Amino acid sequence: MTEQIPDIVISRLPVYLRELTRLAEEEGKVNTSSHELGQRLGISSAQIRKDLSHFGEFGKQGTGYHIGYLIDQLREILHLTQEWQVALVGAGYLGHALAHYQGFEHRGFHIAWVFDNDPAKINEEIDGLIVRDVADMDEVLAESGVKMAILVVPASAAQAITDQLVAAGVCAILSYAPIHLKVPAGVHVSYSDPVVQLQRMTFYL
Amino acid sequence: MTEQIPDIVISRLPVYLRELTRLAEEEGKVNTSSHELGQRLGISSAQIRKDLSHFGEFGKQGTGYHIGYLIDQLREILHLTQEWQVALVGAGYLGHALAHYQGFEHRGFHIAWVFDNDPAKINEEIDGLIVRDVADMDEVLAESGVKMAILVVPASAAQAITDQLVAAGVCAILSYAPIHLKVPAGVHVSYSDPVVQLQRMTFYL
DNA sequence: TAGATTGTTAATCGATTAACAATC
DNA sequence: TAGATTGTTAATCGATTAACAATC
Repeated sequence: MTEQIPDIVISRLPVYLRELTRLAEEEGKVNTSSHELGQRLGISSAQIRKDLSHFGEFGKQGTGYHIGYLIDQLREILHLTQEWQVALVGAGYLGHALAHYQGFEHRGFHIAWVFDNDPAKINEEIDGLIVRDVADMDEVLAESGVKMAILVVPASAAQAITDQLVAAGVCAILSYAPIHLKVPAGVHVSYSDPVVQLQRMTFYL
Repeated sequence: MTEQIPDIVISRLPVYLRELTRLAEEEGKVNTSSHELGQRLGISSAQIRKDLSHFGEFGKQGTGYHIGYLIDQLREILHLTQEWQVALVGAGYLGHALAHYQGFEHRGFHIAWVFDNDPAKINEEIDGLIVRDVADMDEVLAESGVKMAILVVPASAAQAITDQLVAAGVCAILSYAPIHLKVPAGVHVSYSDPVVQLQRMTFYL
């Protein structure tokens, strides 16, 4: 049914969705065009139309796109009509920051568990969540059927935790550990290493 | 001199550097090959050789690359022979996490200033740094000649702060705010929005 | 010498852009 | 109707890969 959609196209859809939501909620706009959206995002209007054309026809000649409708369509395409429960592994500073982050709600995600291996952190409460022992992680994850995890552990622990997550059925991992993770086919990993991002920019300085 | 190098090539160099450092420091290896490095990073050996060929010849037929030498060369290419001072704007949970993050040291960066506009946070100490008033930011940045900043403020404040940073001479910004920033040509922005990263993966679930 | 691996070329593959007929 | 904007096609542009001579 859906023929192969390039991943680079998929990766732009959340950005479109985010900007459309801003247009609707903060500026009270009802309609927009590929040109306007592109202007705001620094992307060509042709690219936006081409990207959307992989999934259907969402606009009208002459008037552009109805923002509310396009938001709904993008949510369906990205499987955001449900709220995804997410496991957070690692309760260090960054783990705490993510556990407190309000931006997950209303955008499709909810952090439902936090794990750590530090006895000083286990049973600590973070924003209504109790930090659990990673030793219990396999069990908890298997029971819950969770599919997504955020990894905020030291590089030295990241691969072993990843293997555990994958074995427990997790198939999407957002990792802040500064290391490339080996995962089987079908498991998706997205990386965020601030140093790598900064180092890319120093090339130009 | 350097002809135009694709940005996608530049963005892979920090990942090569990171893995080479691990090979040297944690596994005590002295030499490696494009094949071994590619295996570990999930990248083809041809791509690694092609990427490096933009900058010179760093290997030897038959034996591959001397890791220490290649690390030095990559550090020079990426302008990491100096330590870059970085301004951190926003002292919320994520700002605290980044201020405490040990991973910047030895990889080319040092957070030298933290700013916030919340009177409750101003003058707070975070890991040896005193949080300063954003009202003083222009002055402090202008005096310091700082070129890089990390943005950890709400989306609603991000563009105004960005304009201030750019006016003060900052030309590389790592932003955690969930919004596209408008900057003049010559200013580089790198984004990190966990929700966008998660939403890319839900497409495949 | 034989085996291994580089740097580079040419071919392939994929993504972006420009242009425009269709039509609201 | 006139103006605006879509979805799509074809052309362009750029990135990846396969292959191999050179050589350590």
